[in-house]
Amino acid sequence: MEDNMLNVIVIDDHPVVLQGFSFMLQDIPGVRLAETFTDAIAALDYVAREMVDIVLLDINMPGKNGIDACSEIHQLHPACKVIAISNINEHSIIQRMLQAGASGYLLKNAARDEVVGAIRQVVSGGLGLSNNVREIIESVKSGDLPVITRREKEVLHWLAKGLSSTEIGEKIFISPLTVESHRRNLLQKFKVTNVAALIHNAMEMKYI
Amino acid sequence: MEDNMLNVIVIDDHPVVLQGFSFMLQDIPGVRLAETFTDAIAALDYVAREMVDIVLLDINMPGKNGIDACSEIHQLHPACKVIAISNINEHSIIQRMLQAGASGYLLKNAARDEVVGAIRQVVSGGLGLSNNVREIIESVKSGDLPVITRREKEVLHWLAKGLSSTEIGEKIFISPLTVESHRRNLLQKFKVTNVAALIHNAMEMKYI
DNA sequence: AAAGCAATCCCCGAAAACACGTGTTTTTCA
DNA sequence: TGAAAAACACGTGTTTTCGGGGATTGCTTT
Repeated sequence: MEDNMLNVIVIDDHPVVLQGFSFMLQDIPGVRLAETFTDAIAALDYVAREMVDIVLLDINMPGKNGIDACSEIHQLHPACKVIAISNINEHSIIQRMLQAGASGYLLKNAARDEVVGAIRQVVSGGLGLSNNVREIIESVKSGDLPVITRREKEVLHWLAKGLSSTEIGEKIFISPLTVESHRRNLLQKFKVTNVAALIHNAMEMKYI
Repeated sequence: MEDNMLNVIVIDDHPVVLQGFSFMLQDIPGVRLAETFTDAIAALDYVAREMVDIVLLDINMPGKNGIDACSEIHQLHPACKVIAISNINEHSIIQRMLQAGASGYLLKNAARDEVVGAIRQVVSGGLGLSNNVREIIESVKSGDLPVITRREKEVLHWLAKGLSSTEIGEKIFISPLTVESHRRNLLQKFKVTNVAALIHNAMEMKYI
């Protein structure tokens, strides 16, 4: 393995996708597909042991959160670049992945050229984004992702379940008045005027 | 083409997935992967012209709804079996696809054996379901998918946007009191007690 | 030690949501 | 085609949210 090929691994719980990438990445000069994983845990283990240059990492996996997995890889092995692969083209998610240390973000409908382009970008220290993603990023500059507290998240969760302020208060052992404070803060932070829109936005931004 | 091979086509907007399936389906006796499409429109056109036995159809595609596409294929060519491929394992969606005429439903993380098994099931007139899907179907017998009316759907949509009954009334030119009626019926149909839970469930069931 | 923030609790008035009732059009289909 | 079912519409009370103010405690960060 002591050549100057790039060692690439792919992590995705869909065997179909893995095979697709295997096919895509064969015969690309300078790139070796070292291994594929359907399981994030096993993949992390591998990254810890072996020399890996690029990780193509699916965000949506059962069990393991892609964002967390990305952070962990980054901690284990800072030189190893992570490119997220996902079909979610929401700005909030993209931003979170990049914040978690990803060097790139590809949509799953990316063509071979885009994948290769992203890998090249990433190894030269840049950001590997597929075209669609680039547009999204550039169209939104202000990071208007609300930062919510632990308590607010709890309240949000129970609100979505349909509990009233009183009921939530009973559930988490605080006064209903406190719950309404949290609720008010949530409305403010999400820039909405009622819970309906709050739940809607929060779900779209993957807070619920 | 006048042999007894099964002509299979795959429709998915992700090239990766198409390549994955191409790889999976090669060297399977009796199966010929006739064509793949990233575009549902082109695929429908093809189905109208050519002899296709099996369509592997992605549900989540930009532009074209998988459920509608399935119905259309069924109308064009009733003998042609549709197997849905998706990563959504929600009972409601599965049920809708089957109602729309699909003969099978595979999760995208299905292994090669499951895919082949589903195809065999379907050609022999059965239901081709991957294991996970089968469990979901069997665990839920009562079709508790609310059937909502045009008006209710409209109201639901604006509720999610955060409009009040009065505002919705102005939007769709009915009395706020009527809006509240629709809202009431929505709450009943979704078996919830307030809009927060309504939005939450409706979004999970893909009504929004 | 002081500033900053999260979390808790409090009040109040206006507005909205919710529960229950009822009548009138469309659709459906036996 | 005519009855039954469903969709749509409006009205009256009661409960809950929402927005605007607060205040106190405790923990971190500087």
